[in-house]
Amino acid sequence: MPVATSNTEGTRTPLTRERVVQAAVQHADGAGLEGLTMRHVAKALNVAPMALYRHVANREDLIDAMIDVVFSEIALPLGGAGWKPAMRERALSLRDALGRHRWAIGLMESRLRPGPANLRHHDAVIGKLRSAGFDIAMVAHAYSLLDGYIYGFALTRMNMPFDTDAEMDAMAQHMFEPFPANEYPNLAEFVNTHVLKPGYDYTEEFEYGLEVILDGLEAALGTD
Amino acid sequence: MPVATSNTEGTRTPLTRERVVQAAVQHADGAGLEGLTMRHVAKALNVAPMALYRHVANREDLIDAMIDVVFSEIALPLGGAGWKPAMRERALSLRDALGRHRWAIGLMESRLRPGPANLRHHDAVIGKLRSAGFDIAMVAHAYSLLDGYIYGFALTRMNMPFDTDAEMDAMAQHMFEPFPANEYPNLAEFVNTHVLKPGYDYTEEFEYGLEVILDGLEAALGTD
DNA sequence: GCTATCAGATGTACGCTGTACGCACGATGC
DNA sequence: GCATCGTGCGTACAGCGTACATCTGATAGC
Repeated sequence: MPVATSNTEGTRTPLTRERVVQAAVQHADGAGLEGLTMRHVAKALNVAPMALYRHVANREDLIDAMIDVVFSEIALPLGGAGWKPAMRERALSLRDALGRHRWAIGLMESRLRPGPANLRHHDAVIGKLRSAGFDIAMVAHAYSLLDGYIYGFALTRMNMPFDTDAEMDAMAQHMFEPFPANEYPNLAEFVNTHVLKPGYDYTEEFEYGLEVILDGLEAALGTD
Repeated sequence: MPVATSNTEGTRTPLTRERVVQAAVQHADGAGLEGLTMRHVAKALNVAPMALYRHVANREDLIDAMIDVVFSEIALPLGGAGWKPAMRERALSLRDALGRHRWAIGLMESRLRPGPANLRHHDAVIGKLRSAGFDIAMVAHAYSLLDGYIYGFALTRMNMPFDTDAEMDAMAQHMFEPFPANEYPNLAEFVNTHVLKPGYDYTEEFEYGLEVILDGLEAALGTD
């Protein structure tokens, strides 16, 4: 029995590329990239799977569009402040965006068809560094170092879903369980006295490393 | 027509977990994680797909084992040298291993069941830093910063399969094509005068950033 | 040498995936 | 009232991971 294109309330909301992409992002935020299937996205939109293909070439094209959504959420370094606070703000903003959209880590820089938000973002960052006195080679150094660290931190942090101390403790026990006690003394000491300390939050490490990098770049810029 | 368990030469080589894992690593090196299917690994071993399940619990278990192979290839910082050259050597060794096994980037730190090579590696790195005078908090800072950078650099470099200048040029043209000229002037300048310069090799950026980080850690260690 | 046993390889089958292809239907232009 | 067209849909297919039952060839006991 074919029914009219309608949502559960009966009002008509035509499918668009934007609605498809937005639903896909939302779904991936919850279920991860693995759980992102065309059929599930279609179900979330109350629509047949094949209906998506009117607005999206294929799954890869959908992911391209999703990545550009993530880029559009990153604060652009446009203000009049110096390069250092601007880069710090961008780094934190990017880290937060990757935290909201963990599925995007690993895809941000690998798109063969970058979207407009992607290009605009890189253009703005490069522009900020250039106008602050970075020559082109130094821009490459800085960008490579900063983005490497930001993405890498997000990556190593991505699969640490321990929100509570108890969860983390159970996890650590589980990891060491198959091995003889004291086979890895340094690792054991580290985990027991640091990682498992109540209130430990790996996220805080990010800003420490970020300052080391920004200071290092500042020093290099001076002696350039 | 069922045939005896034999390879093409007719000699008998029994399937083992090691042979399965090794074949899987080899296959993933060429075809990537997406191309790593149980059926393909089985075919590479001249064996029925279900035969693999005698030696591997499932695909996830197989990947766990593959990751531990990668860890086993990383040079351990064991020598008597100082922490700085030791960390430098480890970083380069890890970078090289990730270059050989690109599929592993993004999985190295996310295994819920780390293998022995994985734990041994982390134990050795932490031990080296501790014996060089890093206190536990500083070990966390250093490890987070170094690994974040190493994995992040590998990640951003992963999907840059331009081996020749011409390839890279074509790629850049392709990326900008859909957009009006001069819409992204800073990005365009950067790409045209730096990235597309003959002989440009992104890989070289790695060591610059690594030195910035090592110097930064050294400074922090002194004022600790 | 014969037979019982059993580990290990296999064949079949199921539910899932992405998506090619052709059709159906409502809105629009005349 | 009719033709056209854009948009959503149904069917179908190949390929995936893997549960489960079965077959087979090597070994152990006598």
